[in-house]
Amino acid sequence: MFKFSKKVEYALISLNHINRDGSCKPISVRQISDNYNIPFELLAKILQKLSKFNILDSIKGPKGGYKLKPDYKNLTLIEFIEILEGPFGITECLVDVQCNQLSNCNIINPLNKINSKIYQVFNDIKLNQLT
Amino acid sequence: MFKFSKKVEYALISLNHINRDGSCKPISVRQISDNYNIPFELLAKILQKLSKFNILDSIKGPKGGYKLKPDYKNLTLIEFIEILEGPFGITECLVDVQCNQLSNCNIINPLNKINSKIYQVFNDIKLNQLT
DNA sequence: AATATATACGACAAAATAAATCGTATTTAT
DNA sequence: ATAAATACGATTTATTTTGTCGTATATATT
Repeated sequence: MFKFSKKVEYALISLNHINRDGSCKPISVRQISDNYNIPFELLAKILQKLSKFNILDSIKGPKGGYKLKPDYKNLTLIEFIEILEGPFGITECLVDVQCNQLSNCNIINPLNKINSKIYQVFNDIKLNQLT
Repeated sequence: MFKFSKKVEYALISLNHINRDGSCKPISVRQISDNYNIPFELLAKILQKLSKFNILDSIKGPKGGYKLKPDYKNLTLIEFIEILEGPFGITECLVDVQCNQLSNCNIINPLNKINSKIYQVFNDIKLNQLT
């Protein structure tokens, strides 16, 4: 309960790694997956997604890999999480389908407030604070 | 990712329900499980645990059930969550075993800070705010 | 032009976790 | 004595998360 997914962890590690690399050369999936012991295919997909959402630039072919897009740093953590995981919410009913089970739910209001507070935490953090 | 467990939801619904009941009579698992469409056995175990941790008083036998212990309201949400789910942490390495996989983890410091902030949110909420 | 190295991406499989069920024992009001 | 309640360990089922496979495409280098 309330854990970060590996997807998000691997993505953050990757951004951080690319950011710290001074060489201006693209960083390949293989480099990161070897360095941090992350399954290659899994990481590949994550970086593809980040590239699709304009957080990374991809360079194909030999000596290819990924570079950071300059303004990735302004992205909030909540935006980042939602790219990888979909809409945020601490319960299903705050995101998606209405809950059929608990017809007279007595906790939705407080849960909603807690949801906002957690959201706020992630909304107040920008990616540049994580590198 | 980052969802409340059903355990916690069911537990909060139950506390709330018992709290709102004016009758002073014990409330049985069956009453709650019927009312909110929660699996009986599952709910039973949850309430047993709450009783074991002195949040509820259990009364056995016919007309038995559970009553709230008077000072449950001072419990923080984080204490409550940890009773039901074990130690809190947004990553495994902040709770349990050290992570063998990411030998040179580059994100543990920021994750640690985020963890504290989320913890703080739950620590600032007392159960009486949820009823 | 051929080759090797890289990303792109959908489909699938395995593992881990969460949720629900089952069976049996115990307590107690009527 | 009986029925209605909690107590609790063991197991099963469902869901979610994590990881793998196969194939396609792009491109630098030779």
